[in-house]
Amino acid sequence: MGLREKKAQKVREAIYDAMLTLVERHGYDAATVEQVAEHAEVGISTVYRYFENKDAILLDPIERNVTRLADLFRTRPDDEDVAVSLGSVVHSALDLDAATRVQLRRLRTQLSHAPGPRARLWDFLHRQRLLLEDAIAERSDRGALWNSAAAHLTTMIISMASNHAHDCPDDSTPADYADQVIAILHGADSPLPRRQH
Amino acid sequence: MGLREKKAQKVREAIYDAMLTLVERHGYDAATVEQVAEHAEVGISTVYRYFENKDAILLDPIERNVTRLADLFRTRPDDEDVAVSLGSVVHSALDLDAATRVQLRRLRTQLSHAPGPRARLWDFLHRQRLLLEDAIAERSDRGALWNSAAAHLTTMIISMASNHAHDCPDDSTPADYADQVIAILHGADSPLPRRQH
DNA sequence: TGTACATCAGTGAACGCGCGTTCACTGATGTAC
DNA sequence: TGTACATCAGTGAACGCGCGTTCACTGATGTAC
Repeated sequence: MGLREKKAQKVREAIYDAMLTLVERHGYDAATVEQVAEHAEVGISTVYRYFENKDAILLDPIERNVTRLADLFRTRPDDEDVAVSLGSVVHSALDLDAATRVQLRRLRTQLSHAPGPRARLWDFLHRQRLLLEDAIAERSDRGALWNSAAAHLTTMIISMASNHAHDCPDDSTPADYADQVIAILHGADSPLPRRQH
Repeated sequence: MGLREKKAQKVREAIYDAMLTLVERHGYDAATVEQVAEHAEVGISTVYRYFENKDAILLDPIERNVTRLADLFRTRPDDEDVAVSLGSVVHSALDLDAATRVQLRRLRTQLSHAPGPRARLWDFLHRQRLLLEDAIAERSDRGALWNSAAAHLTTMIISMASNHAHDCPDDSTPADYADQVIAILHGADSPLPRRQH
């Protein structure tokens, strides 16, 4: 990595850090791009060289992971049952080191009060799911609806587990919650909507 | 309904109609609130008397339905199996008359290009699901995770069905798609992620 | 039905504000020889 | 290693623009009697 690239990465991080700090201190709306630039010790125009707009700054560390689920899925052996692969994807996706989990927590807390970035988050989750669906399609011949349902269920479980862990921060890990959800879904008394015959 | 209330409703609709028209004509960003007001033949300050902000205008007809799923669920008999009730909710939710479906289609098309209103849509879906979860909780003693999973699955199926119908507008109705999805979920070869034992 | 008054929707003009753009320039990094 | 040049990141000042707010006022609707 050349010097230029290293510097660029530092600037990018400085802008993101400044944004998160100011947002935590005064809220998203109150944090103007001008202040962020000042705090990051760069010019305003530099901010817009790195980020499409204000909203994109906060989402930066997340956006890097659009392909994460699809990548994790492609890690699994080709001959493994798709449903089993997805179970494994769920676990790997939730298996984050403590530092990352703290970072994510800080971010989530702020996102709940910032409509713009939250919108980007929804869009991100959508794109992430579509990419997973593509990856599933590579190994499945069960039709688009099946693949789509599989991707939906996977992201549903992941989001339930991380939300639940976020709301009830006890000792259980997100992966534990995911197992509980999976158990419930497969249980005899399943919450799956049913058609009456 | 008094005269005042009737007039208010008309103004509200006029603003929404103006917005949708202008957005379809020139795109969301190009449609300024000033133009919308002009087109609806009201003052700008009147627009802001009716709507919190620009984004809220487009979402108006949708926002009215936050409690729809919860209401549909509460319609079902108390002693009916929850999963069966939810299957019925799915169907009722997708059972719209032709005119409404066309309106919704127009709206969805525009929403895909308007980040602000799309954000509100995601938030709306989130709130709608939480309300459904509450309604489920009233009739279920199976724990928060079960109720949450039930609500998630219900909205998941509804959203899959309406998206699919939106993307592939053939003769099948959204309700048909929903049945297919439900069949897939209950099938022997289920796409539910699994843990290996 | 009429009158007097209260309430409230609509108005428009002026304004603050922050986002995002533009551009010509400087200076640092990269590269060719 | 040094030199000459190309490339590109960073700058800051100025600006356009549209969103959303404010406020005092008008006129229509509602209500009490």
